[in-house]
Amino acid sequence: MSVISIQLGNNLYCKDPQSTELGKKIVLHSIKLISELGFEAFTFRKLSMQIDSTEASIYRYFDNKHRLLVYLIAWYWAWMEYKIEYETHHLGNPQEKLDRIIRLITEKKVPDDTFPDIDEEALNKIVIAESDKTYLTKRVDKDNQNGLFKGYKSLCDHIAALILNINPNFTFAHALASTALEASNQQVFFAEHLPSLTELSKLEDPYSANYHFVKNLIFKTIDA
Amino acid sequence: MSVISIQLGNNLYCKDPQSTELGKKIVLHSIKLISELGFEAFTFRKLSMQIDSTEASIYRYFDNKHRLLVYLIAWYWAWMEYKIEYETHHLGNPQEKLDRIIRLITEKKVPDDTFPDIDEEALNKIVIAESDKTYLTKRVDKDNQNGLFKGYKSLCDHIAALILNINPNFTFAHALASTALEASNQQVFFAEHLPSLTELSKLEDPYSANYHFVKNLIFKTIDA
DNA sequence: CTATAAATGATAGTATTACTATCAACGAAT
DNA sequence: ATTCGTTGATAGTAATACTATCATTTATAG
Repeated sequence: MSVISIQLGNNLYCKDPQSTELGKKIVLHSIKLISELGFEAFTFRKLSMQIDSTEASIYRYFDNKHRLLVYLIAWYWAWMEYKIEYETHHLGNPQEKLDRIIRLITEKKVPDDTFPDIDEEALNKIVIAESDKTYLTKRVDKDNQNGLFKGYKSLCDHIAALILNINPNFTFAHALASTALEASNQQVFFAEHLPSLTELSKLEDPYSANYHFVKNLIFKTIDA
Repeated sequence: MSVISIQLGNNLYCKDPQSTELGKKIVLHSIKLISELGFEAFTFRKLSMQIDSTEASIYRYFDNKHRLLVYLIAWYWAWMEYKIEYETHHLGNPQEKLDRIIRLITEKKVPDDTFPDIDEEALNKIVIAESDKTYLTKRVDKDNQNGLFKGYKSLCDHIAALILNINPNFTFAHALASTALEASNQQVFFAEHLPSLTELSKLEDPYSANYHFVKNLIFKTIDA
């Protein structure tokens, strides 16, 4: 039995949280706490109490809570890439691949037994409500230089390449890919909190509706 | 000569900043400071020093800096609605109206002499970099109940109505409208800070490119 | 089995933030 | 002349976001 783990660039942490028990506890409980409290109300102090440790110990893994958030989001996108690779490598044409990716991105997230230390459902909540905060800061350029957004950019690239495969003349492949990725999460947030901004909450199955919305958005837009 | 001013719901402030000199100074300089420092590093203390006043005085106008941000963003969207009304009421068909709206939303913002107290260019920067933070909080449901997002929702409605006018069978009019609104700002941010997520930065005129991207996105998607 | 290094815990301390409270001073309206 | 509304001045508090130091436990290598 081989153990799969998601390896992340070493700029994403001070000390690799996957390398120790404490590190794993930090990740596990930070997902729980951030999804419950929201990122603003989340503090290392609260986390340290939750895991019976100290602030100082947590600071040895992550410089600050923003870095921890960036790490979690990066883990999420690396996980998505892994799932996409797994579920699309056997597919023949780019249309099918793209369709499958859209399904994976929009579907309801359930616990993935491959990674028992991560609550993927709670992490998805964080991605929906907090991921924009990873780059909406004054540090974005430095963070980008340090490769903190590599995973997301790579996924965007991946989707853009398929789009260009389907229609080589489409000018805005990356723009459409990033728009679709952002929208797929944003619409879920709107459905729950600002329902007049979307139809998703009115339809029987919001996840399926989201899938159809995003699929339609992409395929109609790139059609030559 | 009639003076036009943008009236905002009274839940957006404690005391109307447009009613006093100090209030106007708060708005004027907060736009400057937030656009320079970013919302996280912006504090009432820094603002009070900038305008030679005190924190306590600022708190009489806004409960906290988040409320001030919400106020500024609400002002922006009310201003956009005003401009849209002005520039589209004479147009005949919904296609033309929608096209004009997309142009207004994506075009580079220049100072509007009608409102000398507001630096629209700096405010647009804030909208691009900070506006998602108005609703990405644990308070979003309460804030929404208090009508803080009325302006944005109304604009989204406005666009969705035109979309339905053009294609009454399109299921996701509001979802597409909110996606387009979000994307039009997000793409500008990406172009500047995460350029691999968009083509905008590579093209001669990024604003014009954004206009074509969003226009294409909407019109292709709704086409029956 | 011991020496040594690595990881963690315990504790303390600091500058800043995000407020709240109180009271004095000032100008404008009645 | 009084009173009201606005602002300024000052003070104070709990919490946050760290940083630093040193002791203790745990793992590992010889």
